[in-house]
Amino acid sequence: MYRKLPKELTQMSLEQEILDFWDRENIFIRSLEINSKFPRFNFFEGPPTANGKPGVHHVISRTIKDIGCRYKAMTGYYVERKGGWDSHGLPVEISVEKQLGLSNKREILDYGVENFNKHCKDSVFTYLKEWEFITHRIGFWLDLENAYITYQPYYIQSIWWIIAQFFNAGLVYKGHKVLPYCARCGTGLSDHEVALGYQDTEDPSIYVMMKLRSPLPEETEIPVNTYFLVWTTTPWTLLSNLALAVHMDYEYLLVENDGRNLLIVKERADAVLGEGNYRILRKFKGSELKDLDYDPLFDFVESDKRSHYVLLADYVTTDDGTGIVHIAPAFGKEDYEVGKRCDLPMVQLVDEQGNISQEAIPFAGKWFKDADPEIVDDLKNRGLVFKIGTMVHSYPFCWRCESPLIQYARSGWYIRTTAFKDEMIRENDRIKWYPPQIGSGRFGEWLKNNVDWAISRERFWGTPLNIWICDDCGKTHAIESFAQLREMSVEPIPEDFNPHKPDVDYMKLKCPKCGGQMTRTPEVIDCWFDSGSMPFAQYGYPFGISEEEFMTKFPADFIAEGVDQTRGWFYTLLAISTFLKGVSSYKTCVSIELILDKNGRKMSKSKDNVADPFKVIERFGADPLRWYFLTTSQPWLPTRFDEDSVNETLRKFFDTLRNTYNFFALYADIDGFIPDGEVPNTLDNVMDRWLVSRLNTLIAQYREWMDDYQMTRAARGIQNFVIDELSNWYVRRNRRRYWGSGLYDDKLVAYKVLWQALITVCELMAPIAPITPELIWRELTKSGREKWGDSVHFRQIAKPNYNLIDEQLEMQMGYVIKLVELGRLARNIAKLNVRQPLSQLIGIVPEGIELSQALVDVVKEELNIKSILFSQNEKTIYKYSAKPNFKTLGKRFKSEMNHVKELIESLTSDEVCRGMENGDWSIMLDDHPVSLVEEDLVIKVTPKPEFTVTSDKGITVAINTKITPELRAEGLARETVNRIQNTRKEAGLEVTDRIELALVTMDEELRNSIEMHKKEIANETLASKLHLEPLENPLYMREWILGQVKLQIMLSKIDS
RNA sequence: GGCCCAGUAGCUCAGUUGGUUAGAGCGCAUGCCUGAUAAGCAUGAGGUCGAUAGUUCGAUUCUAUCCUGGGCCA
Repeated sequence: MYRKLPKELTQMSLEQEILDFWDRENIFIRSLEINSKFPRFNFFEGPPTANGKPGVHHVISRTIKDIGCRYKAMTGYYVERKGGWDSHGLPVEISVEKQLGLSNKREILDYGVENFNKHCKDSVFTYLKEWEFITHRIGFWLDLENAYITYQPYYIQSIWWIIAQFFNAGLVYKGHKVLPYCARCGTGLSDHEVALGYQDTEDPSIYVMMKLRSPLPEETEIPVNTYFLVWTTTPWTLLSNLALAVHMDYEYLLVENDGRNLLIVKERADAVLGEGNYRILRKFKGSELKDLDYDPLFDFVESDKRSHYVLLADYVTTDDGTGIVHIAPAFGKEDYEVGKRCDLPMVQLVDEQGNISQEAIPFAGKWFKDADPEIVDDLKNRGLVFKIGTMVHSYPFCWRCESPLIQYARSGWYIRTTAFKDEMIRENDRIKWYPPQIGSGRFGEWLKNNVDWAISRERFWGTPLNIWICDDCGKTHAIESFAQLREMSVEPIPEDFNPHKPDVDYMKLKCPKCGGQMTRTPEVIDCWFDSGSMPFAQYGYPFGISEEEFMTKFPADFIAEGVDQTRGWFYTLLAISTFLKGVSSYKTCVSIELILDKNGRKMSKSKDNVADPFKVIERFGADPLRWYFLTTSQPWLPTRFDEDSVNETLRKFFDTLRNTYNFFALYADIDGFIPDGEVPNTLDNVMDRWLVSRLNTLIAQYREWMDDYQMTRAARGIQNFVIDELSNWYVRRNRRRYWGSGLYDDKLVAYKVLWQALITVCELMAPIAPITPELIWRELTKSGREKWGDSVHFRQIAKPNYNLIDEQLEMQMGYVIKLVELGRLARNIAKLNVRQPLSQLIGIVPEGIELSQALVDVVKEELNIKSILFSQNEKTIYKYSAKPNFKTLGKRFKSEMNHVKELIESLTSDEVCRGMENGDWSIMLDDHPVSLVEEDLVIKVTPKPEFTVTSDKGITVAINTKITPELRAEGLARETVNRIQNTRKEAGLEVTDRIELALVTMDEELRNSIEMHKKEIANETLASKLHLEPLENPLYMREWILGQVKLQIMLSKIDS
């Protein structure tokens, strides 16, 4: 028995049943075993951190990953799918800080690093259950049991080895640089981390005046009341201002404005001062301003070195500001460079925690951002502020804690990635990117501007940076394995030591150079280095795996992650493997765009528009959600997420598929059809040939698309096939073939074809939405479990059989469908429903289109038409008549004109037509033949009265609307059948039940019609006995009105 | 400010190697069909294919500029 899948079986419970089955029968693991004989297809899982709840955007990326892997597994590859978890880094630390009520590094140190890290380790998997649940629930087959975790010792050892390779190649250095710094987290950030946190924000926009204290060029007096006009959006850096910079080539103006003299670049004068609000006193070239001194705004720090004077710098622009740039070497990359070049002193009046230093007395201890208004007020009180406003601009924030970043001079460790930048660019060109512009554009451009990777973080929970420094001679050494650590260690190291802070900090090494004691540098490694190392570290390379085995698992053939990983994981993967192996660690990369809410806005907690995947899945199921994501738009386009559309996917696609299966199951059960998987090579039925052809075309297209990661097209292809072609055309057209009793040949073939189509659809769907097709497939193959196997996921997806593709037929069927549509439209217009048979349809189709009798029969049946005539000749449906053109003929015939008119108007349609063919019409005027040409006549074309005509795209259909008494009788009989069937259903009968039937009416015409078609009616309705008199004790009775006429239907069930 | 993506029906999206009348689903209206039935089919209304200019016999499609939205970067 084929199980029916009724409405009561919700998508939710259907899916649960299969998920349980997979668990119970170990289907995933077994699928791996089955495929182990195939060549490998490598997939790398980009590790998520399980310390946040998975969102709907995680569902799409996990779906894409799953589809990529499943498709390859079903087309001849062994796809190992090792899961992984990211566990280190700031996100974890920050959530623990919150949890413990700590707010900065100092407090963490006071709390104790050991305890702090213990909490971090525990918190990593706060939402592990949710992650495992969603992974499992959406059917993402991922080996979570053997997942790598970046905090595991073997993983860390691998990272150490990698760092040591960089170190030994001379690519690791310690640098003192200005870098983006999060004062709250107390750590510098790498460029790709900074890139994650740009936000539009409102900052003060302040123009300050810095008073000149040396004479202007060619003058000797110090000018009175004269100021440099300087713009900044970071007032707190003014405390540490040490110089001003101008561009040597720009023209600067000394202007009088509101009683004081200001210096400003010419291009900005109108914008800043207001057009006409100033009077130009003098002009200078930037270079002339060099070395002019000015009064410091603040005098917190004394220095021997010269400061507070004008410098020249190329980076000064006239895009905004005043063309005079304030320089605080501690708080800007360029400022720092200039400061070094000009030997400015170092003044850094913000401490590592982001508070104003003690020296800056009135503001000391304030968070740098909070000091802004007070600094501005102070300057304002001293009359040094020209203008205050605010401006919205894009400013970097810490990607996890959301504090504003500052440029801050720090020391840190770097990897000289610029040394192999060209190799990375070359490797990037070899990666197949979806969409391509990510690779060539966003990522490619970024690689061209590659800067060295700042890999150290002054934090706690991370892979400790494995560099030890000799306390005596300063030698540095990068430990490359635990074995080497033990070897060089002063104290013995226990077997199960914890390679984290603070334990590792206590380990001292013996300096190989001077024999002194070496201490580890205190930093941890950027957690992006962890994830970027995963191709190696997930196997503990080079320790836990042989080179040979490793190279079979490297590089990845396919990865897929959110587009925000471009400068994150995509970069770190490329950088590390390009250095170690000279190649990219991935060949194909699908980048997945944002999921927006239904209004096109980014989902965010603050807007309360974040879709909860658990709820969506509970309502509509995981397969519909997956299918929706795939079909709604390409994964690399931003997708608007709309729950209603998921529901629509469920109803339109999944329910249609189930209905189609249910239809098959219903009849296949009755007839006891057992599939053998064979479809005859020659099919008599044109619908069968067509469906098989379409099916093979679909397989061919599907494979082509999926091979090219055009998953959206593939899914849409399946969907259109199932809904339009399989369900609404093939099954609907063929229903009758399944109705008769007995398993005769034609019916057997019909079952085979439908079975094959359903099986194939399940196989094609399986990678995309794996659960539902598993259930249907298993039902379809139930009778041959041994032969077919336990799961659709053990199957290899069919290859197209090109011999079965008949493009001619597919095209012709296109015409059939079009003819049917036009026929229905014509019936609509003529207000003739389909149950009323009609005598004739005339179709006018383009030349060269020939339809076989079988296809013509399809049109006939579908439209309930007795005969169809094809014609290139419009004469058959149109009537032509002619009228005289008085303009030309009037002059010619003068008084005879009236007679001529009569003659012309009396021309038959055929005569007019003949004239149209040879361009000559002749009439007999009083025995004289008179010849007329085209311009003498006005020809009118009208459909013949018995036709209703419709046309579209070069096809014209005319139906003959004349209804003869015979046709009418037949129509009435069909109406009667329809009412009987409805009655049967109301009475709750099975479609196979036989009945005794009585049809009672007072209307003579209806009664005669029934009498005339008694046999057909009885046949159609499985009536063993048909009476025209009332039954004694009917099981069910119902009165219907046909048009104006009453019909009483009574029926009883007959036990067979 | 630079780069990338998108802009097609009320909404979500197809499509166009440049070619007669630009499509689907949803929603709305009307009709039909129903032995798959909480489905299905057809029809209708609804489009300056973001704007302008250019190339061309012909542009929604190619080119340029601009506008709007999104992303990335400065």
